[in-house]
Amino acid sequence: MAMKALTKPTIYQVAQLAGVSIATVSRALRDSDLVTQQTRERVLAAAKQLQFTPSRLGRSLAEGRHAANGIVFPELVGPYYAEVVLGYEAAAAGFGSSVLILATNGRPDAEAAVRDMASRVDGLTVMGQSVSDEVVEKLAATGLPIVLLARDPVPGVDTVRAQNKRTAEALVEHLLEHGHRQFVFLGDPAGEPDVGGRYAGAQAGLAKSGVGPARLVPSHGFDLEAGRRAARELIAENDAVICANDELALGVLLERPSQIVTGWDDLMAAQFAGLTTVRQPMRELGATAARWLNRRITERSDKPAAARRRVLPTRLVVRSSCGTHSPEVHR
Amino acid sequence: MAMKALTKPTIYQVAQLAGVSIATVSRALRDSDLVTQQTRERVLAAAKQLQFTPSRLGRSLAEGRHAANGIVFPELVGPYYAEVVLGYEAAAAGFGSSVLILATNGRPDAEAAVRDMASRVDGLTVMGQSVSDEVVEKLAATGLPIVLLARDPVPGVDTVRAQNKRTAEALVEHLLEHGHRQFVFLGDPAGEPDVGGRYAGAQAGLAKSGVGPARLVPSHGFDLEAGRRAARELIAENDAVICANDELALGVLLERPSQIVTGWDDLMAAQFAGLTTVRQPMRELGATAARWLNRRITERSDKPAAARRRVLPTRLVVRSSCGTHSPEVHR
DNA sequence: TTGAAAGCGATACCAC
DNA sequence: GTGGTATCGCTTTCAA
Repeated sequence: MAMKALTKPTIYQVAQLAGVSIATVSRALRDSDLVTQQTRERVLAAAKQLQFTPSRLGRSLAEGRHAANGIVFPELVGPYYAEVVLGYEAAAAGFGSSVLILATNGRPDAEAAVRDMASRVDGLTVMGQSVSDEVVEKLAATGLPIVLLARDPVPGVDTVRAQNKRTAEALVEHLLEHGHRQFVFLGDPAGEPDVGGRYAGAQAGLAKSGVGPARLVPSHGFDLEAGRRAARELIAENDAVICANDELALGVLLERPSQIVTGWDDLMAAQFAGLTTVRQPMRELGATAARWLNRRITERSDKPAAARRRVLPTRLVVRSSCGTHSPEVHR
Repeated sequence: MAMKALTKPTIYQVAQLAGVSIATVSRALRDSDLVTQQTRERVLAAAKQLQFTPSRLGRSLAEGRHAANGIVFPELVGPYYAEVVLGYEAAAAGFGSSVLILATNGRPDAEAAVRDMASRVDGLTVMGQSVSDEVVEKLAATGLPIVLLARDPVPGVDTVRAQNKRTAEALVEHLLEHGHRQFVFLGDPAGEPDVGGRYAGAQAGLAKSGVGPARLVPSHGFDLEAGRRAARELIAENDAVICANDELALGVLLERPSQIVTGWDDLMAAQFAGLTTVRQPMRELGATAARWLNRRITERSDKPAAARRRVLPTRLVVRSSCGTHSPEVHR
């Protein structure tokens, strides 16, 4: 088989080879029924011979849509965010949309990066505190469909979240039943909105029961190492440590295997560490965001639906790290 | 502040508002030095007032490049693949390239999806057995830069992999030192190339030592559940089970906590399950692929470099699931 | 230094 | 049914 052109074939070459106009090629390829079976075959043959694939750029420019959407993360670290993307990608693929990912990750030019992405997609999912409200509002004002994920609502923009506050209260109640009375909250409530909700819930639960508030210990990060550091330096052995997420809690356990501690996310590791935590529907969070975004993108723009909000349920998963429950020890 | 047009401003509106030509706007915005400071300011002001963001489509079409690249997965499941993307995204961002992700995931139209992605990017990273060699070859013949990741090489295409065979041999040797003599390999060697390498290495190690070959137990999947199923139905208590990945091994442990078993990947969960496994440089795999791809994309296409191959080192991580090592029990 | 105009690669309207 | 052509939004010669 002879090596053909190194330069990608365009619709023009196909038209020429098939002896028809580019309009006809376009029709034949998108199987419009305004072409004879015969000409279609000629075109298809020519296209195949040239290994022709229509340029997405030309197509999108002409159609006025990208057929792609993006999801932006605060930081692409840890299994939690990963799971969310999985759900997102699967759902997006379902309605034929490509997906772009972007981790703002403490990048200095985060806003620029997001704007760039905005110019490549039909809609954007913004997860957590990856960019400021101001940026979200500006983007939304553009008319770009946006869905907020695991983040506090912005007026006029759809929001999908997981239950934080209420379940955090339930978590505290459970710890109180164990008899714990000295609490620490490990994490940075001012950073991610999710964390803020968990913190508020924990304190609310404590206040309700008349026990003094939890001592706040900033973690400066949300990974194993941050948890270890805190355990080594900032936490007493008889503290009941409510962590902002599983990774912190697991870090604490690595350093102090018998510390009373709880996490949040229910990572795979949690089940092996015997960590009491809260299960979030991560795949479902991603999938819901993708679906909502698609709705926005395809809805008639002259009469947009009102902003939607949804809080997906989370549930307490009790294991052994909150204290022993029965004669059988899990850890 | 008055609500401006709902329709996105183009370079023409900016030009009109600033009282210059679109050529000048283009120059001013990409800070070419062929514009007076004065006109530049006028243009910038107009652009800001209109909230103008250049269309990526127009830009890319004119420039002849996407400034984006893609990574395609066999299945976007589990923490392992996730970690690889993290490294990939971070590296790609480093040289200003957007990232598209695609999970072929047993999708029936996998090839079409990959081709679609191919038309949206300047280059593609193909991970594992997400598409057939034939498709890779066709894509490569197009002139599209491609990097293979965790996959057997295809002639003329760059490949980045992690060490499988040699480390699998070391793993087997370690198990032999423990005195184990009855082996099972859990996984599907014919599926992912990585798994094939591990299987081959394990059998080679066994053969070398004169012990009979491992019994192959197909797992039909690589997740916790597949591991549990196998443990319940296909594995004897005195088998030493070499698993294709950590998730399988963890599944086995869930079902049979004292089974002799090893994994592969060193997921976070492995360290809490006391799982003996092999550590892969996942971030580094992703980052290397992204860097290599970028090189290919930016190299002079008239004299491309020869296909590169790299095997990143992996290392055995001994914990307790391969048998007790000393008086102190880890599990 | 600036502007006019020619692409880039498709889609789709309007004639024929 | 098909073909001609305007159009999408930008970059980049080529002139002025």
